[in-house]
Amino acid sequence: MSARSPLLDADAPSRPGGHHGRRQPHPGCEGCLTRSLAVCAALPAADTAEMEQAAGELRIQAGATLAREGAVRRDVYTVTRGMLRRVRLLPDGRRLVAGFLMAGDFIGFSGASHYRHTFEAVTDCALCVFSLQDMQQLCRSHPELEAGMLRQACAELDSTRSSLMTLARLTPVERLAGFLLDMAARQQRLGACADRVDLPMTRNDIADHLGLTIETVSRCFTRLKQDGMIEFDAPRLIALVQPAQLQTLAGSQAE
Amino acid sequence: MSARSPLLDADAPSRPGGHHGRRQPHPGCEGCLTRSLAVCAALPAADTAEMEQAAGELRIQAGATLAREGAVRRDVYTVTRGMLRRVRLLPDGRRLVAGFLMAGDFIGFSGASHYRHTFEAVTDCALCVFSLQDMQQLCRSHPELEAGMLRQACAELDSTRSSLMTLARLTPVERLAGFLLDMAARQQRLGACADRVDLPMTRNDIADHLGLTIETVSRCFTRLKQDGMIEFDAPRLIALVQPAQLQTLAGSQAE
DNA sequence: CGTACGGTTGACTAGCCTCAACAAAAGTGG
DNA sequence: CCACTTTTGTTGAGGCTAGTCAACCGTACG
Repeated sequence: MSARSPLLDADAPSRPGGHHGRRQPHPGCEGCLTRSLAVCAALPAADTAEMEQAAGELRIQAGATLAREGAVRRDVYTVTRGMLRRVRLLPDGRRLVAGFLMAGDFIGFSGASHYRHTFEAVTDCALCVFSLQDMQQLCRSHPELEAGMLRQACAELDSTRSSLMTLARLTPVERLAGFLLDMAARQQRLGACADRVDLPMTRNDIADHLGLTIETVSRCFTRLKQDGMIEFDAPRLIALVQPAQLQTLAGSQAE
Repeated sequence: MSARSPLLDADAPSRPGGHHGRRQPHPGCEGCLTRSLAVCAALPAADTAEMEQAAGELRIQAGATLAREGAVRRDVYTVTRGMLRRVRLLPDGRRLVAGFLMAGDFIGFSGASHYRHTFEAVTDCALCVFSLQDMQQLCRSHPELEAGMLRQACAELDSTRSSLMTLARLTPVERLAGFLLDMAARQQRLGACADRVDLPMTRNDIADHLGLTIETVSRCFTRLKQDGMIEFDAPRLIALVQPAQLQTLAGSQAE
């Protein structure tokens, strides 16, 4: 529902529809924390040289726009640090957050010539950049990479289809329970502890992700707390006290 | 919301979690109507022999189950005729129709070892069957095929993500308008006329696809008719009188 | 002819959204 | 360091929309 924050419009993009920050030479895959998670994991260690050459490193600040809906889709990215949101707006201001992107996630599974979403940094972020052209070239010369991309695209399809059930048929509390578990699982995969969730995004982002209003999201948090399923260390740091009960609430919907 | 029809449970699957009907030898790609639409289009005509050998033909009747959620995912399919629905159920009976599959559509973009949806024939259907194994082998030996699969998987991701906006933020009439346009566009791609939509599925299917109830769907149909945007040739055959207005209603959400 | 099924319509209800006030935290500038 | 503003999150009151329940209609089919 929320209109775009004036803050985001203030710092206009340095390239038409492109990202802020400057593209730096890539520091190398060797020490990359996401090497085992991202699409590049499909390439054997011996073959990273060619990819490193095509890659650039990009750092953007919280609140900055990586790419704008409607802009020409020149680049694809792998998130290596931080969190972004995938946003789409309707002409009248209704907003959807189609997903949150974390370390290891790939931005670029699309057949469209223009971005179909705006990508905004929720926290400070670091990304691996490839020109779409280079990435396509890499895929042609390395079928294992293409296979890995297909595998990850399919995984993303599975997860997006699960979101359809969430939005179509789950109640607000069920949606929030599922969201907390989903975020917890993803953070755990990145090495965080299992029973605590960090939510860097605002309630507004959560609401627009779950198809609700901020008030409803807030009330659902309160209800989960009253029912003893969660506890607040801070509004954005939540302890999952009864993950099993949350799981039941969420309808046992995996990921 | 509807529980599964008793009719569908009556005719139990002939294979555990598998499809009805019998797998026949493949008649050949040459005369295939969907040759230019499906994933196989990525293969040059000279290379179809190997694929034909791996393929089988399958025909199933309206109401039959092609594959059941939770069953081992042994086969993948390309729809060549008819329509199927992709269904998921919650333990308490809430139902989601995650999509309708038509000629040219591929069933098998998933990373899961088990089907995550039940596939049911809405009309009599014909499909191309491949064992998952054979298809993976084909992909390895024909990188163009894998590239084509990736392209189509990305297209499906784009379209699924658009559905998120529909379910999260559009009003019932808007959802229905978008649905009608979507179906019309897909049928047009298959050679049907542009201003008429055939809806072989029930109102129940539409409701569970749009996250609504049958009553709401019915009322929205009536409203669109009263507003002069559509006309009923029959409950399941609808004329799009004002496609432009429908487009506006649907929020200009492409596909 | 009777039944079953799919679809439409009406009356009522409940749950989520809207509007509004308030509280807490974080930034800003003197 | 403190007053002030801005942003974010919570809570309450009330209205509206879509869901629920029920009746009814038309068609298909035995």
